[in-house]
Amino acid sequence: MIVNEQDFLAAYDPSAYPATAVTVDVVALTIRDNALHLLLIRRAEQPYAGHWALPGGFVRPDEDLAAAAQRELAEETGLGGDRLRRVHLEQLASYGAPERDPRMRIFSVAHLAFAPDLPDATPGTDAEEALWLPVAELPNRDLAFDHRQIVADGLERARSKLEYTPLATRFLGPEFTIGELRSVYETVWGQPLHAGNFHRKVLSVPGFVESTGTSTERGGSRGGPRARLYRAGDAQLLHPALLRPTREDAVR
Amino acid sequence: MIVNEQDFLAAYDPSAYPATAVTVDVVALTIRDNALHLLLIRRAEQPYAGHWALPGGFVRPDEDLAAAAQRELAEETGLGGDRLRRVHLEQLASYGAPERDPRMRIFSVAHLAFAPDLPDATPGTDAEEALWLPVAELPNRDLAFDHRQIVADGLERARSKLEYTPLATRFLGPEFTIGELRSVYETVWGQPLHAGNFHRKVLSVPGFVESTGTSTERGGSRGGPRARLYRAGDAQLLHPALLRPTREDAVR
DNA sequence: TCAATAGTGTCTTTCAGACAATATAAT
DNA sequence: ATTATATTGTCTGAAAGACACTATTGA
Repeated sequence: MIVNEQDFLAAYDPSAYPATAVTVDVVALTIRDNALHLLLIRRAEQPYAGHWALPGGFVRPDEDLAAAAQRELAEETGLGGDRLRRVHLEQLASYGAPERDPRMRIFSVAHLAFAPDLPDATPGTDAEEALWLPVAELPNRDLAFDHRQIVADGLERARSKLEYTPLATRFLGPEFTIGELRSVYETVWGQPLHAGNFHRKVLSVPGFVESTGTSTERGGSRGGPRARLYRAGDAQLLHPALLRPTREDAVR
Repeated sequence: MIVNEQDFLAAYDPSAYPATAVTVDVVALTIRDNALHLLLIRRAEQPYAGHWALPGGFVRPDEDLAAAAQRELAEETGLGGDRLRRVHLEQLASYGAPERDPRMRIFSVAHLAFAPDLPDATPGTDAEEALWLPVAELPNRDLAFDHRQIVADGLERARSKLEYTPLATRFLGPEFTIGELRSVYETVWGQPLHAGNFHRKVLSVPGFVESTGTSTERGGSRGGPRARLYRAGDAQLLHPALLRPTREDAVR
């Protein structure tokens, strides 16, 4: 029996299907004190009440995925639209193992955010607490649901994205020095880079950074010349890319 | 009022939430007659009955996302486990615009598949028809839902994946010549590559291919020497990568 | 014999990485 | 003065891309 689409939809009963829900979770990264930090909340509600988890929540009926992720991020960072606009937000991956949430079948669409240094986190309505945790301390924390895996995937994606996109600039303010940019790479990749080579390379990639014509007011805290200031350029991809050093040749 | 997790779950009523569903859709690519083909089905059921669409369907209660995608792919390719094991399947992205499906709020987790040359497609239960369509003919087809966007994202991901992974071999049989591998790249990227340079480069990337020690029985159909045969190596990433030629330097 | 293709050689340019040198500014 | 940092220079080796050449085989 073939009916037309209009009749079909009029007779369609969504509640006949097993209850399912979709959430967004956000792996939000920032750099504080030269260390990579991850935004976590302590859950106020069941399940996993009292546990640390990624900020996230149900997608609302009128929202698309990106809007939901943005809203969740805003709630936990306490930031309005202006400062949020400087945060990079992209979809990471979706997670849907049948038992990943004890309530019912809940799929999570994880997102990844790169934020400049922000004020301390302020818990939203469904959180008791919110903080920026140094990722180095992650091994000591239990995370709710499958959030440990999501964080691991997000960190790997972040490290990889610095290679071929200019998103490292999203961890910085609107103007920055090459040294500060290098510090972002060193922090995310967890290894020191050669200052001279890095400097020359960044300037050689078209559209990565553009000069502001100005310099810092002072040199480094322990001496050194004033550094020139740059802002993010208009490139969406780095070409040639900045590859991570010595990641064991060809991962087998 | 804080309750413990057990009590909370006992009282939890999933049906109190708006009806939501999650589907998987698969962008399945293969190469036939030196042209990139996409697996499409003609929908037997409403909505969009009679329209062409990606193979896909609801995730079942006991399935995770990858299993659902694999099942949907199996249904439309008519392949059993053995041949399916040679197909590469990965998660692509999720789509959740509020009005993307007229029935109710339906999120789709799209997947991307690279298949060797397979028999003609056989429609599953929810399809009137199934076929491998040359992607060059896509502009002439209407696709259901937001599947045009999903296909575009899948094609771009595929082109990009050939650069830094050895997945091009997944479009070929267990043994192949360097010329056949080059043909995959030329087909997916849509541009000719220099045979000599490609040859040397593929052999120089550790773990990309390994020699079988044998050669083809015959040369090319219009002459030429017999080519040596190779199989896929154990590398997961190509280092150095095979970059697409002249993609306008730094996409702005 | 002719044409097509496999595979190799060579050269130039670009880029990555090591290392060094110079200049500037804070303490 | 000393020290740290920014910036530039130089060199080596890897890799990309252009071009040329030889060898092999089907028609």
